[in-house]
Amino acid sequence: MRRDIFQAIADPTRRAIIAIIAIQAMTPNAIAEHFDTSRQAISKHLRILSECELLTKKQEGREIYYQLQIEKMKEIDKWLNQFRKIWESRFSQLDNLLSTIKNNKK
Amino acid sequence: MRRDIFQAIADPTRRAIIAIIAIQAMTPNAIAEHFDTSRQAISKHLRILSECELLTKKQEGREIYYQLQIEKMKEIDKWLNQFRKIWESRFSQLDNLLSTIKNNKK
DNA sequence: TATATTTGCAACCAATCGGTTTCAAAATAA
DNA sequence: TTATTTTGAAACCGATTGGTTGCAAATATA
Repeated sequence: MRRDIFQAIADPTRRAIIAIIAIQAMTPNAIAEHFDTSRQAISKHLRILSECELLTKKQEGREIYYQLQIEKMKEIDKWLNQFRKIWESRFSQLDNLLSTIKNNKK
Repeated sequence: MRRDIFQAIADPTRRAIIAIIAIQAMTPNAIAEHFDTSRQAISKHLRILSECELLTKKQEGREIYYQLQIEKMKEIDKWLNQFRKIWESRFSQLDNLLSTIKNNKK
């Protein structure tokens, strides 16, 4: 069961959950109220998000508060870094085009 | 067929293709040489990446060069911005924990 | 012309995904 | 104690995914 952060954020519902939890820790029931789907479906999403360590649980009585591990989000940022270098150095699509033609001619 | 950039980068092979193309535009055959899967499978990935405008084609004779639209990658960066604000303001997990408890008490 | 190369598309397949309903466990309230 | 609330897990389902093989179109080469 390969489960990484990129697969986790692929689903729009999960991205919405992340955005909601980012502001404040919440219980599954409270989260589910924001969506049209069932509580169980949200619970499944929470499980997936937890599995790749984007969320942590905090039990309080019979309620469980899910909290976003914002640090984990930096992994995406880290992956983007390799491209950030490029989009900062390429100032126009024309530059990009010309360099490609040059490379092809080799 | 909902196809967005987040779904596009969910697959590890597609992320690898993006990284390869980022350096230099390439033909499907040249790209496929980097992987164990068939050329057709890579072709399918290229189609998906093209559909969400991450790649553009440039025909040269019977060869087709695929080029990364690095601008499109900024969309991920843009989405990350909402969380960047948070991880820059939260200096420790302790701060995070305390604010959550405070909110729950309300 | 005939042949080889490069590519995309269609059909098919097993595995996974996101959803549902049902049920059980644990904590709280009456 | 006996409900009620909150939650997760299991079983199931249709749709989608990522892969395969086979084929056809277009370009380049002999």
